[in-house]
Parts: sequence; C-alpha cells; structure tokens
Amino acid sequence: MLPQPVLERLCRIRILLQELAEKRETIDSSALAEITGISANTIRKDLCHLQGLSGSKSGYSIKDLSTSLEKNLGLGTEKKVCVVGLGRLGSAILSYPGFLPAGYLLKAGFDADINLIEIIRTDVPLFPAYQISEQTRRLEIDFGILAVPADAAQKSADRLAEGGVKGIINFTSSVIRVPENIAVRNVSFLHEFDMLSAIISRM
Amino acid sequence: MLPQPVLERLCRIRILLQELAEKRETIDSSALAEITGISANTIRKDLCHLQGLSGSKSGYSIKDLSTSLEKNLGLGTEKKVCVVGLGRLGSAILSYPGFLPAGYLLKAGFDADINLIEIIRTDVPLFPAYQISEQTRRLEIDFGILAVPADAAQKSADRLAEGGVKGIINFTSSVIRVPENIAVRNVSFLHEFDMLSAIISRM
DNA sequence: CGTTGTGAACAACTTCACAGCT
DNA sequence: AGCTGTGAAGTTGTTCACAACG
Repeated sequence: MLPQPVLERLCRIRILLQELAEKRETIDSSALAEITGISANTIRKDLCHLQGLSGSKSGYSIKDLSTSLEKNLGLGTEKKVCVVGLGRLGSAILSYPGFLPAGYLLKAGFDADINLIEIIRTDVPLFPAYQISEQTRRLEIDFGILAVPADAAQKSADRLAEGGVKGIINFTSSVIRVPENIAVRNVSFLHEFDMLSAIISRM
Repeated sequence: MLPQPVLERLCRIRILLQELAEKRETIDSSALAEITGISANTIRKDLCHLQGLSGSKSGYSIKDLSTSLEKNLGLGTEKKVCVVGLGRLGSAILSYPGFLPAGYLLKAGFDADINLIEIIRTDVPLFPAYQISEQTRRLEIDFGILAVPADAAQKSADRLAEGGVKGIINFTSSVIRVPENIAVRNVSFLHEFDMLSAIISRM
C-alpha cells in the first residue's frame, strides 16, 4: 500500500523522533528536514500518507506523530527474534543492548558448532543448528538474523522458513531464496564498501 | 554519471560474479537474473552502461565482465579503512576476515576508552580517539567505519572528515553531517528490523 | 501569516519490444 | 536461432506551487 521508499523514510523518521521526544513537544516539517536530511516537501508528502493524523495547527505533535507512525508501520507489538550463526558478528549481535528498548526480544541463538554453544556466555538460550525449525516454531519467533558463512546461508534460510519466521535479515553475501510471504533485508559490509568506492570514484 | 540504483545492482552483481568465476567461463543475462534476483532486462540495461565491454556472442565472459565492472566502479585499487569505536560491533569488524580478500585493508582502530585499546588483541594498530584526524591523515585512510554510541557520532565523523577520509559507513542511528565531498552509507540494525515489521504488517 | 496537505508538473527508473550481431 | 544492446513506452517516485486551514 505504501511504496517502499516512503516506508524507508517513515521508519527513519520514527527512530529519530524517539530521541527528540525528550527535548520538544512539537516539530514542523522544515525542522524535521534539518534533522533527517529529507526535504520538507517529501516529509509532508510522506506523512500525509498516514491514517489518523489528527488536525494540525503549526507543526506536528511529536507524541501524536510517533503514535501514528507506530500504528501505520506495525511497530506497536513486540517481536521475537533469533540469531543464526554465532561467529564474531553473531555474538556481537547477541549482546547488542539496543534491541530490547526498540521492542525486539532476542529469544534464541543457533550455531552448527556445538562447542560454541557451550562456550558463549549469554542469557539468550542457544541451540544447535539442526533445531532451528523446531525451536523457532516452538518459541514463535518472528524474525531471524542470518550471520552464517555464505555457503550455509540458503540452508539456514530454509530452516528459518520451515520454522515459520516472517522476516530475515541476511548478513551473508549470498542471495537467499525464500517463500514470498517472508520478507528479506540484505545487509552486506562489503557491498557498502564497494558502494563507497564506486561513489567516490565518480566525483 | 551512473544513477545510484544502477550502481547498487552493479556492485551486487560483481560480488556474486567472484564466486561464480571458479565454476564457469561465461554467463548470459537470464542465468544472472536467476542468481541475483534482478530481472534479465534490467541486468542487460545496467551492463550496457559499462564502458569497454567488448563485443558479445552469447552471454558475457565472466572474466571480462568482472574486469569491466571493477574498472567502471573504481574497485581496482586497494583502499585503506579504519574503525572508530571498539565496542562489540567495532571489535567484531576488526576481526572480520572478509575485508582483505576484497581489497580493503584495516589500518587503524580508535576508541575513546584508552583501557580498551590496551586490552584488545589484534594486529591492527589501535589509537585513542583524539588522534583520529592525525592518524587517518598520516596513514592516508580512505574510509572510516563509525561504530560509536549515537551521541559520539557527529564528533567522530568530524574528526574523520578532518583527517581527509573520502567515505564513511555509519552504523550509528544518528544522522551525521559531513562535507559533501565525503560519501556516507548508513547501516542500522534497528532500521532493518523496523522495515521487516513494516513490510510484514502490510501483507 | 506560517504551515500543512495535495493535485499537477516533472524527473527518474523499469519494463517492454525488437533491431542488430554473431 | 539466440542473445545482447537500446530506443520508446510505461510506471513509479519526487518536486513544485499553491489553496486551505488554524
């Protein structure tokens, strides 16, 4: 319904609003533009896609706006997530403190290496990789984070799909194939570096 | 010159070609489509933006294509990078083995906490944060990775800019402001999660 | 009066269809 | 015959300009 670029911007805006909420009551589109780097015109266009943003006088009420964004973006409820692959990246994610306040609950970690599972100290329950489907289903996990080596990516994705997750964040450089009712976001460090290289080489 | 969406796809294609090079000699647009998830039409359109892709018979020579992509995307030369912020994410990045084969040399790490610098075991030289400008300039570092807490993001970015870096990968949730000759790529875990939530809530 | 909301104009990107090579 | 390369058509997203509103 909302086009993807709009979604991207609305999510960004909401995140930035959270810090802002402590400092101010209202904000107008040009101040938002200043903070987000998005043009004021685009911001107004984006925000008027939102359902149920009540009548406005001058600027948006930060509280109302946040609420409306949460509703429209489906960010109201807590989501359960798991990490697949407990190498350096995976375990860094395991101990990332930012998830909880944002409403994402780390419910499980998986790795093919059983030794690793014994060694890592964390409050998050850890399981061997072959239990991915079973445990994600049992724990009703919404999202999986793929932090495995590239050659294990598809297999792990299959298991997550089998376990009924609704979304996957893929840190692998592989392209994974999943049923189309599962959302995938690809995040690749190397891609980001290559993009920097490409961008600066044409300036 | 090349529009950004094209750049994104070309970079992705090049990364995927690297693994493929060991298995095959040539590949046609529809096979590439299969692998990358990009439509064959779009791939052909993208590739014909490239300068100096020699005459084709059936399919592209993977080797030629890779070479051409590297040239056109400015990926030929090695780039020097540094990590700012050596928390869990920062130190996971420090020991990520994928940079070197891709042509990115980790030349320095920085953190405001001097104890941390003593503790971390790595081959990469570590320095206190106040030396960022000085060391990045001395070492001729191309790119900086921002993995600091949100409230230190702008300050660190300023120091990197001062040190003459050409690009920054920003893992912070803050929006950083830099001179416009510096490229920035924002990578935010929370944003990715929010996007997953937003996407699935409208299916 | 300043700020929002929004149709209308514009620009960018993608898809299509097919001419041109090999 | 099959594949690439590419103008042209179609679609989507962005910017503009201004009417409507407190």
